[in-house]
Amino acid sequence: MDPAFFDRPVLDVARALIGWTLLVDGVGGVIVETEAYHAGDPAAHSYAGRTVRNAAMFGPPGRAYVYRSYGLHWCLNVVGGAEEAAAVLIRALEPTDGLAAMAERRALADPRLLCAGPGRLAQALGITAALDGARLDRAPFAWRPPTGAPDLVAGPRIGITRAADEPWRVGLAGSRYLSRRFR
DNA sequence: ATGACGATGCACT
DNA sequence: GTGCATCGTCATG
Repeated sequence: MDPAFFDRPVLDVARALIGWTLLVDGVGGVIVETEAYHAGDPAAHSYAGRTVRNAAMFGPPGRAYVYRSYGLHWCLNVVGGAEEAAAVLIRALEPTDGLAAMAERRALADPRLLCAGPGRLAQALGITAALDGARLDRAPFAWRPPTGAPDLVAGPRIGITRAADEPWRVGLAGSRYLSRRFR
């Protein structure tokens, strides 16, 4: 994965990520759902300025931003965008590699539920704050490009209250591994 | 099928 | 003290 991949408008990054295979220590799958969070977006963690938690969002593109959600879950973002302080939340994968490791971490075997949601995905791939700020072009991360041009769908982002109508959630059309259907 | 709610950490007012 | 970029379980249609 070339770091220049992330150096373009963040919605383009969110769209371009669909179909890529993301692996962490060899475990992962095909990205089927993402959300874009711009600089200046009231729903973005960077909106109120730089803090200890969101520092990675203000760093260079092509790094991970990992945060804890609702006190329980870890969520993985890719820092990107030509603007500063933007990121793409990785929301769902179609599991392809390391199914046994994912099933063990999640204590669940149904491939439809292993990585269908940002918290589930992070748990299945073993992502924690230890990876916050880490470069995405090095181990433990590895990438495989899409095999074709994926068919995309878009809709409002999930679980937010501000800028809730903006269609900045992107998915792989027809995928059975989404966190929720697109309407 | 859809909806309510509790668990749990921490940034921020 | 409040509010989350969530998930699992339990309840009802």
